[in-house]
Amino acid sequence: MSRPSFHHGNLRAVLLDEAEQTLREGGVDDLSLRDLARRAGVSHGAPRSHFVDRRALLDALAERGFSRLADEVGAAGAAFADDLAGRVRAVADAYLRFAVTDAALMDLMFSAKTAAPTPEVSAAAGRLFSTFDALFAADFAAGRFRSGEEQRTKLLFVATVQGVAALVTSHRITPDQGAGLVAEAVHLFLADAADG
Amino acid sequence: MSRPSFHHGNLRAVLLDEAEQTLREGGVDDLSLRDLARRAGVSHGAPRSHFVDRRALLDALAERGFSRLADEVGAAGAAFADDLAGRVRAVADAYLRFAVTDAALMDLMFSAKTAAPTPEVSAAAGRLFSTFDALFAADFAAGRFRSGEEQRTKLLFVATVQGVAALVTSHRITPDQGAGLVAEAVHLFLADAADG
DNA sequence: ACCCCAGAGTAGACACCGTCTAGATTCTAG
DNA sequence: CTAGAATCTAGACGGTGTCTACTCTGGGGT
Repeated sequence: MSRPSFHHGNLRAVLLDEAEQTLREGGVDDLSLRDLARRAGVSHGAPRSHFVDRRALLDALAERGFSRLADEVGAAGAAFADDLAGRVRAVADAYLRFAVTDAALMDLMFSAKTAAPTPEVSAAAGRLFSTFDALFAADFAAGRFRSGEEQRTKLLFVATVQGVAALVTSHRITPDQGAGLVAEAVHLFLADAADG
Repeated sequence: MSRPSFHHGNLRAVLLDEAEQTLREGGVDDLSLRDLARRAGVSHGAPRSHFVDRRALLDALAERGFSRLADEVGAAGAAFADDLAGRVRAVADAYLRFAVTDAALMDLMFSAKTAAPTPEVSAAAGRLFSTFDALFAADFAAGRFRSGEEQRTKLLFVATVQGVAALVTSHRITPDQGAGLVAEAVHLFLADAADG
């Protein structure tokens, strides 16, 4: 950990951290490779050693975002191991909180792309969905949801919370309204499970 | 309608059309004011007379998008005036179709913004929600949904379809899966209405 | 202990972009 | 008919992503 050495040491991590911060403060448009380099105290070409492209930087951010979302959702759900209703609520709340706190990041993760996502991003997104599976696997096995529709039910739940988040971050509804919608959605899903 | 005159005549509309096309083909990153000007056969500064900013162009596109979405949703629903189930299905399908066809535009419309939307965009978005209101006002009045929850039910429906669309356009699920999810969502909402 | 080479960072160039300004041209209201 | 407002042109500026050639340095194989 010496002072100005030629090799930075962990530029990649620093750039990603700085980028995430910028994303939170000013959105994706404020994200510039040159600016990131400046802030990290390296030359404007340095980031290229870690990200071929600006796109590559954005993909890495999305990948990281999916991982963190999976962690937070998983942790939130784990606290209600034997309480289905509480778990659904906690998971939905965690998801919405993430989406609102890191709205620009969320946009990056779910933005419409003409091209298919990179394998890395796909894998990270897959890990998020696996987290959902793991969280409710026992309930599925116990037949607490309409059988044969487990996957669909899970995806629909994700989509609903995702949609509410989009309405909030695009200023179409207030955060409070969003929380209310999520509560309503949880209610509906649990009612559906009750007579599964 | 003469040939090369100094005044283009309807530059604004042409720019917006061209921009929408580019949006469909290559996404928002391929959208450049200079390129648009080139394609319209005017100088690079010309667009400035109609859009102060690149942001202003994007906002105008979003506004236009909301209007068109409202039209398409309204038309789809109007075809099933006295068939609640058919109307819900038609509206949801129209919404999803728009979102998939103009994914990049949809992103623009629902992207996370740090700043509040312009009044124009807000108004256009409002018109979309009004369209939903008008489409189901009679059913609400007839008490076909849980009373006191009409607004919430409506928003939740929009959010759900919106979320499904996001999963599709971000390549998280296939268009077919998306259609299936929407069908499932419609089913759930109608079931909820049945015992409202 | 040495070399050397691949990875990491530097520096300069290039094309492109958004934006600003000043000026020319055209439309239109009075 | 004329003045002023809208519209468009043309040039300049700084910033950005990307490419290339070059320098530095740490660690592995001999």
